[in-house]
Amino acid sequence: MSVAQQIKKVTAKAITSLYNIELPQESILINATKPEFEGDYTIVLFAFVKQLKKNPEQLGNELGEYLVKENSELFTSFNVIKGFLNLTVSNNYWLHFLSTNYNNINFGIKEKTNAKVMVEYSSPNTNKPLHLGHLRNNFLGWSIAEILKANGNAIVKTCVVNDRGIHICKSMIAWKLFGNNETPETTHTKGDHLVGGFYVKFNDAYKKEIEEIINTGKTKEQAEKEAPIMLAAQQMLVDWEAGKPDVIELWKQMNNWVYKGFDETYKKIGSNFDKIYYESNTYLLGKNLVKQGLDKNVFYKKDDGSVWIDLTKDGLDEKVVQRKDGTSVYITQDIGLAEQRQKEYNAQQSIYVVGDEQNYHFKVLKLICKKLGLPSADGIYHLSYGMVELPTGKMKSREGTVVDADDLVAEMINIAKHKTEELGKVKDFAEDELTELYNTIGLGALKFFLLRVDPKKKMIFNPEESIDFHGFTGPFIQYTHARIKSILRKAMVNGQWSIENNSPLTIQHSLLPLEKQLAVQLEIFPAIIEEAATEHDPSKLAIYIFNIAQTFNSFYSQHSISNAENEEKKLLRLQLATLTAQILKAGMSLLGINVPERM
RNA sequence: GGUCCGGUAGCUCAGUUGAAUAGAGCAACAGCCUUCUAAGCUGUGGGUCAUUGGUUUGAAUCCAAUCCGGAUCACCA
Repeated sequence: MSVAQQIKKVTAKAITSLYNIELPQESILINATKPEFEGDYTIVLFAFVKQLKKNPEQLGNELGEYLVKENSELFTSFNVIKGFLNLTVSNNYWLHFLSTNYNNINFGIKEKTNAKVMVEYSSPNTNKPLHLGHLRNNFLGWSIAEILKANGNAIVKTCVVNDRGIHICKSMIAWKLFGNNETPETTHTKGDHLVGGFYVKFNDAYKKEIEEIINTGKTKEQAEKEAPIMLAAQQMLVDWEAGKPDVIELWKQMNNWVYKGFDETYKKIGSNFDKIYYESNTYLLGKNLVKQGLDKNVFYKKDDGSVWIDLTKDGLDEKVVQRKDGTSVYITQDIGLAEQRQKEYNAQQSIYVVGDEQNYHFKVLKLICKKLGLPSADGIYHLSYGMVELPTGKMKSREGTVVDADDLVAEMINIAKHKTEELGKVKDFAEDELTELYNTIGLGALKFFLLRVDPKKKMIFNPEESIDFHGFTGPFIQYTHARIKSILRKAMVNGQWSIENNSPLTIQHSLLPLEKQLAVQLEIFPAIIEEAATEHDPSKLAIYIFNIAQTFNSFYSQHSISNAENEEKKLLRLQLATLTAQILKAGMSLLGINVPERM
């Protein structure tokens, strides 16, 4: 049990025995004591002065005295300032904490439970390569999956590939018209980029045709509908649905080019999935549910044959769930897929990592699933994240104003290479070790940059300013880890720490402020993992490991580990350093970031 | 227009289940490498927490109104 929990527990007990009042532990508010005051943890007294009818000062003193007296193994002293009771936790507690946990690789990781969670992320369209927005999505999805795993859940990572529809047909038509039978091999281009290029070409040609038609005196709306290239794309979609062989063949071929390209990118960024759904296989799902919904009177049919649900009583609108021609719309497919996944995996929770532009959609999805009585309904959770925008506004792949994922990753790795060469600390590395190091640092910088902010918030990325390698960044934490590992390597002699008296710590004299601060921060790692999981927010973890690294570096600059004042101090600091490195590594791995042994 | 989200230092962001003098990083300036990795450390300057009113012992945090920005409300996906 963490100190914070223990303090709550004994405080509740103390209040009961002192004042004969039962207080739930959750109502006790405790904080880390601010550095300018003496103490480690602070009980905020205002919360229950009313109930106890005491002034805060008196309550604090009575409570403090009782707590220290009854829990002498936990507390050594207290002080009361205004409405705050500051408690100093005994050195023995911290020393014991360190000596029992410093070597525990699973510190903060929970035992597996029966809970199963599905995490859907990435979910690309196959008409264009991945861009910066996809990277945020992938990193978030990956990280939240790891965080939930660390909290004991079994995880199924899934991806829904949008491999059909009008966008793909646009690329196909453009390839037929302007492609001259180009392939990734003949052009030496990554397949997803090649196909994405034709998507842009389609839109260029479409714009041109619209202009020409407008010049003949027609309105913009008419022109948009009549443009031959658009009609051709629409016809191609009809042909695809009808299964016309040459269309299907072209579709398969172009999609395969794209998948090969995606695979390369996913491999590079360290992303993967347990199960991939292809929309071409699932887009008809949900049709049977429309029938069910009609039978249950959840849906109703309009005169033209279209099927609707009325959500006005829930504060939303009327939504169509099946077109008048009998084909299903996007949301119906999602309902069908939700049911399908439930049947296949029976997960308690299904997390959809999807941009916040679809907030409304997921509200509707969950509501409809509930009204249909689907068992999957309650577990639907939309992990909504903000868009990544450029200083000039939104990225638009149609207009080619996107930050390409492959380009950005390559650039980051390249910057890592230059900086590493400049510093010249790893001249003895072999070629493949260097390549791995550049990847680790470059991707670390990028992933940390995207994960350190609250997922809910949109973020602006300025391509003119490169992502930093100093301060609140991935490389800073990687560097701190490498630095600690270097010390630990040097402290080893024949596989053991070179300490004269390797007996358990018994020092009674006080921990130095930075030793204490580091120990206090390290101790809350399990609570941070839990918080990141319940809030679905990896940034909590990113901020935490940054704070740890910061504190360690301050500690490092002021106190020597290998030349500590005495052997007991040396042992204590080696334990602190070991656990710090361990937590930096584990924390970063929950963000999908590796840490090097040297850099 | 309805609904939802956001506005905190020059920039990027923490802090928002109410709690002590609102914190980091970057940028700027001044220091620190004969001692465990300077991708580091220490210090200085920098704030009308969008505005106004309210609730409270206490408000960046809760409530109301207003201003600004964004998303969404398609028989698109």
